[in-house]
Amino acid sequence: MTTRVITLKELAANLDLSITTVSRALAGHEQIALKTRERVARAARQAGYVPNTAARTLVSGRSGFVGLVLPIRGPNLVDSFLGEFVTGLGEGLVSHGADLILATAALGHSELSVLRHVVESGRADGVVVTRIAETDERLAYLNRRGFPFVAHGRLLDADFDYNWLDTDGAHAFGEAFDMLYDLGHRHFGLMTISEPMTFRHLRQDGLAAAIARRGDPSVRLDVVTAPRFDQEARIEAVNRMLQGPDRPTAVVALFDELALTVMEEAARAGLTVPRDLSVIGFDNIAASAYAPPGLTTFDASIRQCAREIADMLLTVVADRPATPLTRLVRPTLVARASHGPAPQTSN
Amino acid sequence: MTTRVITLKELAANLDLSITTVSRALAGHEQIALKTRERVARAARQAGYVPNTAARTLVSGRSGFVGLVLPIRGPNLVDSFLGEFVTGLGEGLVSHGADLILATAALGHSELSVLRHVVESGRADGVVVTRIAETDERLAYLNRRGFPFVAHGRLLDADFDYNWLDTDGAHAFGEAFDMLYDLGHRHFGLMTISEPMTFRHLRQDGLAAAIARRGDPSVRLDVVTAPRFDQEARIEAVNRMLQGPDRPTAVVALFDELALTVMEEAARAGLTVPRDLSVIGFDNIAASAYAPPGLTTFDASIRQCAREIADMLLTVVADRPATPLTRLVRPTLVARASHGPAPQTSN
DNA sequence: CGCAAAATTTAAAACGTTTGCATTTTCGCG
DNA sequence: CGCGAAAATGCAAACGTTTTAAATTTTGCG
Repeated sequence: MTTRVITLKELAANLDLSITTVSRALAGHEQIALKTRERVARAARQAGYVPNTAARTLVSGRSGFVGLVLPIRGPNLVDSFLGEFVTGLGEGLVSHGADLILATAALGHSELSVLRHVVESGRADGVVVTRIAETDERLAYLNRRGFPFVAHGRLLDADFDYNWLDTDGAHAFGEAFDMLYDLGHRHFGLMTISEPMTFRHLRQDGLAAAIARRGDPSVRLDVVTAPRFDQEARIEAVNRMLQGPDRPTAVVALFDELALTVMEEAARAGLTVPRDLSVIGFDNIAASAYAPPGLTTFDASIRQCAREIADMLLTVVADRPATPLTRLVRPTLVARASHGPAPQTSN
Repeated sequence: MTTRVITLKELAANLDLSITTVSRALAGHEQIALKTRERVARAARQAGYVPNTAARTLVSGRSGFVGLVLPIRGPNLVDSFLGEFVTGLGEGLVSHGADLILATAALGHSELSVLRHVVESGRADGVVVTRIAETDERLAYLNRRGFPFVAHGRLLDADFDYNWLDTDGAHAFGEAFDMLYDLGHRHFGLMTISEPMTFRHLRQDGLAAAIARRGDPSVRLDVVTAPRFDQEARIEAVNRMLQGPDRPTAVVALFDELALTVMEEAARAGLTVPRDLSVIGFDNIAASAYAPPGLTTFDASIRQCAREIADMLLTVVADRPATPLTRLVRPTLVARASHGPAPQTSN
């Protein structure tokens, strides 16, 4: 047992050919006689030959890997995003014969330093960057280095070009507003977060733009900010929005987790969704379907997006296109039961 | 811009030292003068030197990677498991300076062939295997090869030793039975799956053992099997269990997704949980907290388990212990509101 | 049958690192 | 001041592959 791994040299010796010929034959070079190519292929298959990745990477300069740095996350933070994203990336990569490297940022090291390490150790041919922050050192670094990457998300104002795929949160939040406005709502709440991520601006701006487009001065918008990862503070913030008689009749939350908290707290405060309060989220996480009465939200199809990101990245790695690849994906409304007409007793 | 990556040779030239000395200095060898070690370390840090992974792997035979093969999954299958598992693995690995490789099985290729490729290309020093099937070729292969691995889950009967970490589903299902029995239930239902995974046996056997331990001949158990990934067939199976007057008063489901379907279908059939029917799940996925009235289930702390698996695997890789590492983790009951006393009108 | 051209195969270098062994330098001591 | 041992450094091979340039064999044709 414990059969050793066979190398090209051994395979060549068995076939009474040179290493060069065997290597070329396996690569399918025309210059090797067809008969030889077939003979080599058969022997390789039969011997279960698999080329050594390290050796191949060393000489070719290509690792066949794409890197993703896992953001550091709190101890019991469940992240419905990661699983889907990674699955999608995997699907996109495998069709090109590439694989994924997941590098975790340790507690001491910044995400940037881990990224640098991945890039400069030559482990990956390209990287995917998620959760874009307002001033994101990672993109600046990658751009400076000229290293292939695709961002999932966008910067607000960049002084350089880069490849990105983003979910059109601005459009979705505009759509949410229009729908709620048409249902009679005039007093809106936006639950947002204090973390400096660009998507909070994009979504809020989309909402504001839709309000402006409507040109109705009676429309009001209350914006309440909560820290992203502190459940207690989040609840406190939500209650700040819901408390008092002069509360919004419709709350749009930056993402589903926030929206679910809004629904929970609304229920606790004796409000019935959607009769007393409409709630709309974003992301369509699994729990949104189960939380009564069913959260109306937008599906960003993370998995599909991730697959496209993988495709984009592999294109960038292979072709180094002169103009950046960009793609804005429109999320689809998932209309469940958490939104409805504005309450009659206008406040 | 686009600064090239610095190599050991360049670093050595800058320092007017040989490659050997620089390499040893960075590795902290005692035989290199302390003064030199410090000088080299400073220069390396300043130059941002990062050793090339491929070269290092090639010569040392260690890649510093751990592999995980992503199971092929259906198009819109949301898998709450993966994100947590990967996060936990990352946490466990990073403390040892290792990283994770995620290889996806393409549609044509079997999971085994991808695993073989990962192993034999030398990409990984060890692998993690999840979702153990009744006859699992992967474990047999890895064992045959003598390649380091840790299984998440167990075989039912293996003719070889291997390292594993498993969640004690048998214990949990026994605990569920005891709790329900003490609440007066005598007629039980078990929703299980048709997929040949070992955990379905372990859990069902745990339930059966608890029933046997109790020694009450009036206890009845209906077992209904559903295909794992076919939502329609699953609903049909659940209704088979719930239909008719002679239905169980308590249903234990193999995992939360099934339990949630039971709760949904129960509601649709006009049954109130837990008044008419107690339901208990397993896994504690996020949706279980939201699905009314809140699913009682068991938390397997996937993330923590994954972290331990990473630790175990790195130990195996480094020390090749003679006796296998095994660990049975007891899941904790998360008592929500989906279980209660048996209905008075016994059927 | 001879010779050029085409077809096929091969030798050797290179990728960047680690490491066994050899060499040089340093330093204490007589 | 010289010698020898200890300390410090360097040379060169090796890891398994790809690829450039060159060598060898075969083929075709007069």
